[in-house]
Amino acid sequence: MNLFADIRSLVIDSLNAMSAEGVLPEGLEFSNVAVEPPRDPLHGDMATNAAMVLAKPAKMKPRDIAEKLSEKLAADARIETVDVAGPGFINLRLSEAVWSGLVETVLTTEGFGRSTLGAQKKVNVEYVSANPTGPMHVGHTRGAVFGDALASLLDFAGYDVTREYYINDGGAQVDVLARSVFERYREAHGLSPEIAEGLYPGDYLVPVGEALKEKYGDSLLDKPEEEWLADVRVFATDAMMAMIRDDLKMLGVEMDRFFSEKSLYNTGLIETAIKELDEKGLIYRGVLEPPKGKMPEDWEPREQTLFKSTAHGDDVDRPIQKSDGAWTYFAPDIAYHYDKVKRGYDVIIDVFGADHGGYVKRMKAAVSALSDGKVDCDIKLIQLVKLFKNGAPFKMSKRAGTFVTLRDVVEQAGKDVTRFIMLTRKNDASLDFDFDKVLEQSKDNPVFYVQYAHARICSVLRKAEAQGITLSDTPRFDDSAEIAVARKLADFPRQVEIAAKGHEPHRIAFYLYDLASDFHALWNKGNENEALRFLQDDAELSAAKIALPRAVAVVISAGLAILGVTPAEEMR
RNA sequence: GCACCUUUAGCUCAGCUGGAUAGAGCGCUGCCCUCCGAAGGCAGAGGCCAGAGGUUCGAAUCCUCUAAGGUGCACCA
Repeated sequence: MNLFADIRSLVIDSLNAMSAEGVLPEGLEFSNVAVEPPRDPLHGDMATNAAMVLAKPAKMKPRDIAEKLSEKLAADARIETVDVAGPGFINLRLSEAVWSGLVETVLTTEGFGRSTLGAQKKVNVEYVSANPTGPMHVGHTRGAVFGDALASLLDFAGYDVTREYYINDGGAQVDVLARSVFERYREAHGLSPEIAEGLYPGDYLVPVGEALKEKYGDSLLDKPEEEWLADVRVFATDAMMAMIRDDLKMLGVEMDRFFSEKSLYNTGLIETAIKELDEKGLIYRGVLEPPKGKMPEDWEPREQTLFKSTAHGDDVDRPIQKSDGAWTYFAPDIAYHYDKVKRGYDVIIDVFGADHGGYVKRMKAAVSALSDGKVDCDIKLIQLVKLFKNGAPFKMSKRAGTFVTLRDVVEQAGKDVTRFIMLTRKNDASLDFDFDKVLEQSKDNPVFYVQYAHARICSVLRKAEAQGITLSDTPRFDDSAEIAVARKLADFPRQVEIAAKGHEPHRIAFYLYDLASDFHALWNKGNENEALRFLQDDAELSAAKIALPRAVAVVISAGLAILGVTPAEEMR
């Protein structure tokens, strides 16, 4: 149920009727007609721009259209009052029955806010995709939370969602990992490890070395690298992925699928993907121009195999093979996205760190080329997280040992707080994360503020139960503050759709804050006016008054579920 | 030199894809508990939406240019 959509349908029906009656010309385009909450609630519950949007195509004055439309709308039982304001806005005030019906719907139907917007189209959300060479750090954390919440949001909005992780296990960095682990393996045998420059020094590899000893004993010690490298590589990446999965689990992130880059090699998938592009005339041998303005020192003209990505919106064509004939890293990426296209996704979303901004155009070009423009590819870039402690910047440095991992953050702040805070900024704006502030119990902390609203409601329900009150799904309104809360509830399905369309889960977090705010305001009004308290002397009246906060709790829970946050029943 | 992102109240940020008098938190000023949780609420002050043009009934939002900051710019993954 989406009240805004319902009223919009009413507006559209009325407009069609006007066309049929000859008041409006036939064949007008109504897609721009919107029904939205007015900026100022004094104007009413909803407003439509219909008259202004149609003035030009209908060759009529906005006010004239508005007057006629108003008459039609006023005839509907749901509409209490209609008035025309400003340049031609039509403000609607809905009858109280609509609001009580809404609350009843929230309480009695499963999944209020769910949408059919996605029409079960298949969406692939790829996120995290951290290299399997170490633990996840804070930067990964934000991408993980964002991707996960986006996936949940799209699911809620009616898409068929797959959560996917791309394991970069095909490149040289996993050789480095294997060598690093081998040194820890030697260490496990009492030999002093030689952590050469360029190897991974982190002591998280110590237990991996020990585990390697468990499995192989001393049998690898005297062998040359080429004999152990492949085995150790597999062993080490498996160990790293196990660690990463544990980290993700702490955050409440569970993937549907892990896709290994390595699996692309030796299966012919890269060749097939490139061949596909070749058949579209998008592969050629050529020499790239050097970048203008800045000449790399070692630049020399080289003939390479290139992907004509400029045909699909990129700035320059991109090499897919090195001069020695080996694939560039871009080639498996193409193959991977080719695989996604072949798996039949309608929408492909990649969540990258902002430092990968340079790859956006080429990836979109690849998907566009591989799917003949049929698959929608969106790439979300996640900006940095800046850590603070007590308001002071908290420097992160691998070398100094103050390397803050996902695990550190979750252990200190908790899963729910971490997730919520990570979603209180747009993905393309950087985010300040203050270890002290996020645990603070004040309205300055949005997580607390929302949880507090939910906890207050739970408190009321506990008391109601203790009093033996039989709950009712039919609310009773005595004040505009209650209507304000109901109005905000009606906005939930709409916000879900807006957020889903824009791939912007942060909107849900902001919505919940607003809802909590309206609820707290109502609560406090009860301090001055006893008639507005939820618990009354009369049990039947209490039951009716409690319906609204119950509905708020339902929506808060649903919204938090999208964000992957567990609602709090009480604060402590 | 070229791409992409950012610029909104003193500070940190929203702003429903072009709508009415641009919003919230912090900070500042003044109020509200014989109270269902004041861990809250109400009210006030605070703005040339970085700047300049343009598009139209209407622009923080779309286009162009400029300025400041960030990220990335051939075989590295």
